[in-house]
Amino acid sequence: MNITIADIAEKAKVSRMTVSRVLSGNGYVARETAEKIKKIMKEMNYHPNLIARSLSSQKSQTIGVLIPKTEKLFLDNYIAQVLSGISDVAQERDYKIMMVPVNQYSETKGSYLNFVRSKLFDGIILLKAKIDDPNLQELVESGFPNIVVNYRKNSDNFNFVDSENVKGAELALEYLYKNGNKKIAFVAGSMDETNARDRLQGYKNFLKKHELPYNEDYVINGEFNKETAYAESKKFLKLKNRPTAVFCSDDYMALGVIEQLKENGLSVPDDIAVMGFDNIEIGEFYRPALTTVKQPMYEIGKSSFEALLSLINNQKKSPIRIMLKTELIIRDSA
Amino acid sequence: MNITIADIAEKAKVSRMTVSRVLSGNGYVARETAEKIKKIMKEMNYHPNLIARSLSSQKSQTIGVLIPKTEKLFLDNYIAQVLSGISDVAQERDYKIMMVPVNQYSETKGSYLNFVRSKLFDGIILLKAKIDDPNLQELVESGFPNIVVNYRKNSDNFNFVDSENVKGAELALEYLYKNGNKKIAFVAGSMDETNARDRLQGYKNFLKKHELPYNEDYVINGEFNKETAYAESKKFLKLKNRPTAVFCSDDYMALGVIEQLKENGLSVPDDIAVMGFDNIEIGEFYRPALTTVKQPMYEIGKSSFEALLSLINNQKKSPIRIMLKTELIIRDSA
DNA sequence: AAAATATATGTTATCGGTAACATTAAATTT
DNA sequence: AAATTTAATGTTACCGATAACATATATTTT
Repeated sequence: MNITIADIAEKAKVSRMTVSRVLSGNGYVARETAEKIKKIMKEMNYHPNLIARSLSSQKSQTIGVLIPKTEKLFLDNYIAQVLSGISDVAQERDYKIMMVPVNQYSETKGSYLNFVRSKLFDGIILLKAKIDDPNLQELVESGFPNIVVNYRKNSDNFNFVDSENVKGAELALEYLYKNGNKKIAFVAGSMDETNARDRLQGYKNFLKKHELPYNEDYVINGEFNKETAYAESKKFLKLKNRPTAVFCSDDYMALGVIEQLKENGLSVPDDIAVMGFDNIEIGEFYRPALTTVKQPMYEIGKSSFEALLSLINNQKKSPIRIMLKTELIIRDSA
Repeated sequence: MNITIADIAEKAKVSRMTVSRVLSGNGYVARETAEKIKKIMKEMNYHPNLIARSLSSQKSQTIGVLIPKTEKLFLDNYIAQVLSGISDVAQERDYKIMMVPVNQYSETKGSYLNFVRSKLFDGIILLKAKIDDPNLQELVESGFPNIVVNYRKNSDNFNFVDSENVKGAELALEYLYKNGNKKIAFVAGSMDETNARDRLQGYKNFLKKHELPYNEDYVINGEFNKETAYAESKKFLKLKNRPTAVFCSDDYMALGVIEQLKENGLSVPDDIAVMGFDNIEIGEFYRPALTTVKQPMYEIGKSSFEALLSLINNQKKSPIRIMLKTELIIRDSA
C-alpha cells in the first residue's frame, strides 16, 4: 500500500503537520522530533505524493515546454539543443519538465491557456512560435509565467529569448562579400517566424549598405526545410547572371541547396558558395562542411529557463527581452 | 480566478458529480443536461485541473521516461530517436510524457521507486539501463508498469524492448567477410550494457563459424563514445598484422576510429574498412558515409510505449519481451 | 399491475498533502 | 516578575476533482 504522511505521523506520534514541516524544512520542529520523523520515513520508504503536494501548494515544480507538433520532434537539431539547455538547468534547479507537442495553428482557441488552467505547470516555454499563432496573444496577456523562444517582439509583457538574427545575417553576408561575392542570393525562411523576417532584414540591410540592387531573381521565399530549398533553388541554375553565393536562412535549407547544385554538376564553394544559419550538428560532418552562422541554441535553452524561473519567483518582471549573440563558423562550403 | 467544477455545477444548477460525468463521459447524464453543462463550460472557459483529477483518480495520464543523466541529453541520436517514437505514440494515445534524467549509479537506493511513489506517472520507460544498476531490480519487482529499453534479460517479470544485437553484429561481420576481410577487429562497447555484450557475442559467433581465431590484438574493450574509440584504436596501427576491417559496437565509436585512421594517412575503406552500429543521423553525412547496422530506434520507442500502455491497461502481462530486427546499411566506409 | 431494469441525478467520503490560524511551553527582554 | 518573543506542535479547512453508494424517476419486462 501507499505510505502517506499520516502513516508517518501516527508512527511518530505527532500530527501530520509536523511531518509536513520536516519535509518542507519550513517552520519550527524540534531537532529530536525531526530526526525521529526522518528515521521513520526512511524505514517506511516514504516518498511524498507529488500530485497531492501540487494540488495543495498550487505549485507543480514543473514547467511545460510547448513544441510545434511534428513527427520525430527530437530529431530537429534546433529543438534538441534548446531542450538540452532547458533540461540541464531545470535539473540543477530541481524542476521537472514536460514536453508538450502543440498544434500552433489550432482553431481551438485557448489551447495554450488550457495548459495554464490544467495546473500542471508553474510556467511555460514556447518554442518556435509563429507570428500568426492565434493562441499566443492570450497566453501573453494571461500573465502566467511564460517565455517565448525564437520570437522577437518588443511589446508590453512579451517575454522572449532569441538570437541576434539581423546581425547574424549581416555577418554571413559581409563574409561572403569580403570573399569577393557581389551577386549573393538569399533563401528566405517561412515568414510566419520573426527570425525569418529578421534574416531577410539583414539581407536588405546588407544590400543597402553596399549599394547592391534587390534582385527578385536572387531571392527565394521558402520554408524552413531541406526539401523546399532543394526544389526552389533550381531557379538559380537557369539564370543567365547566376549568383556566386547563396545565403540560406537555415542550415537544413543550405543542405538542400547544395544538393541541388551538386546534382547539376556545380562545385560548392568553387562555382557557388553556400552558407547556412544555425550551426546544426551535421553541418560539421557534411561535405563540403557547412560554413554557417552559429546560433547559441543550447544557451538559448538555458537562458529561457533561467528567465522563466525569475518570472515564477517574481524576481523579474515582464517584459524580459534577451538576445544572444551569433557567431561566424567558417568551414568549407563558403 | 480559477473556474472549477463547482462553479459550473452552480451555474447549471446540478451537482458537481453531474458535471464530472459530462467531463469523463461515463455514467448517465440526460442529453439536455449534458448540453447545457457543455455550453456553460465553454462560456466560462473551463478546463479541468488535471492535478486534482490525478489525485482523485489515481491516474496521471503521464508516463515517465527515465534517461541517464548526461549533459546535452537530447543530442544523443539514439535517445532523440527513441524519444521521438515514444512521443509520437503517446500523443496519439493522449498521454503526456515527462523526461527524467536519472543517475543510474546512484547510491541512493530506491531512486526509481521514488518516482513510483511520487504518483506522477502511470508507467515508466527506462532508457539505456545498465547491468549493474542497483535500482533496476527493485523497480522490476515492484510490479509497477515499466519497460526497459536497450536491455535484454529473460527473467521473470522483466519487460524489455531491444534490437537483435547478436544477429546485427553477425550481419555486419558476414558482410565484411564476404568482401574479403579475414582479419576483422572489434571495438566493444561498455560491458555494463547488455547490447554491448550481445554484439561481442555476435563477434565470437562469427569467428567460430568461420574458424577464425579470437585475437586479443584485434579487440578493444571500449566505451560507447567517440573519444575512447579514437584513443584506443591507435593500438591497431602498431600491429604488424594489421586488420583489414574494424567493426565497432556503435556509430560514434566508428567515427572515432575513422578519425584516427585518417590522421595516420590510412584510407577508409581502401586500407581499412570500418563499420558501425545503430545508424545515427550523421552517419549519412559523414565522409566516408558510414556503413552500419541499423537499429530501428524510432520503432523501439513506439513499441516500448505501446507495450507499456498494454501493461497499464492490464491487456498484457509481464514478461513482455520484444526484439526488433536490425538491417544492414551499406554506404562507403566498408 | 407489480417487478425488474435503465436512466438521471445527488450525497458523502476521500485522494495526500499544505496553508492559515491556534495553542502552549520555553526563552528573552524589560 | 511581568511582558514579550521565539519555538514547538496541533487543529481545521481546503486544494478540485472522482469513487462509491444512494435515491428517484422513467421505462421495460413479466
